[in-house]
Amino acid sequence: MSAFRSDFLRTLSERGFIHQISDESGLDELFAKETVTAYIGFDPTASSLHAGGLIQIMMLHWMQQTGHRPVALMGGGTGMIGDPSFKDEARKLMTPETIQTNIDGIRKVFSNYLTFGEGPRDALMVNNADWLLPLNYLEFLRDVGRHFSVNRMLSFDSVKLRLDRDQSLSFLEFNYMILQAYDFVELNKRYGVRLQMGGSDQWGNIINGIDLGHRLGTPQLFALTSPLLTTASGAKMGKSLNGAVWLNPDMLSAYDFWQYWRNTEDADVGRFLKLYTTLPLDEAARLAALGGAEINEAKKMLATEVTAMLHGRDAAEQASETARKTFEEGITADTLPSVEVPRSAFINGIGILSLFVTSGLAASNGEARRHIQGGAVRLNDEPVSDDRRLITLDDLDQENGLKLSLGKKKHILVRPV
RNA sequence: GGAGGAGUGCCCGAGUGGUUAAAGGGGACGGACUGUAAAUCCGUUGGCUUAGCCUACGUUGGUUCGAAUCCAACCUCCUCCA
Repeated sequence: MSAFRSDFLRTLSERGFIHQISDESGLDELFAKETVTAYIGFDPTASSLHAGGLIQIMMLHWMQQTGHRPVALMGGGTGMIGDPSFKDEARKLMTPETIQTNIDGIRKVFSNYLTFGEGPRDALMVNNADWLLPLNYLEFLRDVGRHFSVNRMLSFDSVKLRLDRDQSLSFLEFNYMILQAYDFVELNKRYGVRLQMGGSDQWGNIINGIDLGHRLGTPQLFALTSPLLTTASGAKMGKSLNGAVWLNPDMLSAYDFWQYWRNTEDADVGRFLKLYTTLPLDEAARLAALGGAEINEAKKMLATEVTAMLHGRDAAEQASETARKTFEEGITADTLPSVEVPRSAFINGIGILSLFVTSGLAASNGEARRHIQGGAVRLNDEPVSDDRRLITLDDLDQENGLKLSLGKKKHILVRPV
């Protein structure tokens, strides 16, 4: 790995963000010499980003920290198509309404990582629907489409999977890379963007943008991709105990988010500290070097730091404290995630199965029953073996309500209201 | 437009008339062991008012005592030809 002169690339490199760069020395020189504007695109495929997208956001964050101007691009236009890169089959088309809803959901998170505004180094958020939607088909084909070789596009790894699996790649999807390339050029014209960053799966798309720039006479554009992150044991990032690790607080609580990072595999701690927190490198290295059970301290630090950036320091500390009470002291913290159940339901008694379903710990009565049969269920820390168990007012603790547990890690408070 | 092939549970994939809620693998979840880790081992993996009932093998009909399995039409995809 070469030594970078610019703060930005050096930081990214030291912290493990860099997978490929189109022209290392050229880009380094640019960053060393002037304030650079770079962008990353975010597809509105869900109403929240998840942990997998954090690495991109962190790259934008470091850009701003080292004195440059990040642009977060919402794919309101490209979302009308859906990126086929490395997908083994076509995605369902999203309606314009869904896309808009998703963009509204996604955009909120960025202000925790970036400072937006009008200044030369303030971050920008733009939506490619602004220029993609009004395009005139024939004009676009003549101005932009003629620069693309279908022969070449077919040779990209990103579509290979689809072709190899004998799955259809529709013409609609085939256009995605053209539009993304056009975005790059358009962003250069509008905001002087010189660099596009993204996950390593975006390399082909970004390179297309650079090529298009050449042909349309933009200044030299650059590509920088981050590694596709998996855990040390090979799983994709972003799955938690309760599903996806969403960034939006209404989709995943700060506590559950904290728990996700707390359960990081040993072998990932060092890497994640560098990627997902802003802790100094020597501190990250020290924490990662802790051996045996000691490394749990590093995991807590990781969890608290990552959570603090997203949900705020207070929420992170509280999540940490809730976890400490729950796992280390074995007492019921009243800050555990909770569900409210009408007090009246307990008068005649509510079945343990349906309580499990309402609390979200099980998807169906059958699943709850299987968990009970498997010995995974506890009520106020008492094992439950009877799936017909009725929960009545007598089971309620006056302070906390009722603690329902599934396995060793999932706990939820049931509050009578 | 013509000829041939395919569509199975979260995913991959077996299954060509009955004992099939459907082999096997993966993933996921739970248990044991640990350190709220990994690896390993064990178990579970359609719903319900659970000795029973309901829904399910692209869709809709049909044949049959009985269909994921046979027939017809339709939809989608693949391959070759035009």
